Amino acid sequence: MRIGELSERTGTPRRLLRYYEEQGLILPDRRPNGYRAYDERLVERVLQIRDLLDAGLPTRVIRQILPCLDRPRIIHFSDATPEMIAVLEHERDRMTERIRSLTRNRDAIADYLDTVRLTRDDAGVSERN
DNA sequence: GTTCTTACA
DNA sequence: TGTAAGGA
Repeated sequence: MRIGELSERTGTPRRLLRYYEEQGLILPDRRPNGYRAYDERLVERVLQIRDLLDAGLPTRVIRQILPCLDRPRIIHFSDATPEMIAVLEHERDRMTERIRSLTRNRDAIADYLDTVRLTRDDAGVSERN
């Protein structure tokens, strides 16, 4: 598929897809006319890249660990250096902390919403905002 | 009409 | 990151 379709299917701006390529995160084929040709499987890969970026990982780290996250799982022994292990452990811990933080805030918001609803119902207010 | 590269605000 | 220029 061309960049437009991948963009729609992943909700990613074309600009960003080209940027990911520039950062070595994905490498599409080229058609005779110069257009990028994306493999079907890149849809999932792009979504995964976005999730990793959203989790706070810099592109240089993603480029490093992406091969390790392929499915089916292929163990790249050459990548399992002490440094790589350290990077992954660090990122894992950061994600765990992020989850804790998100959970706290989600619960706080949920509680607030519940309180607002109850208070409004008790008062008999039924305005729609 | 879609995509490409380069470049600037 | 968004957007524009100038081509293919």
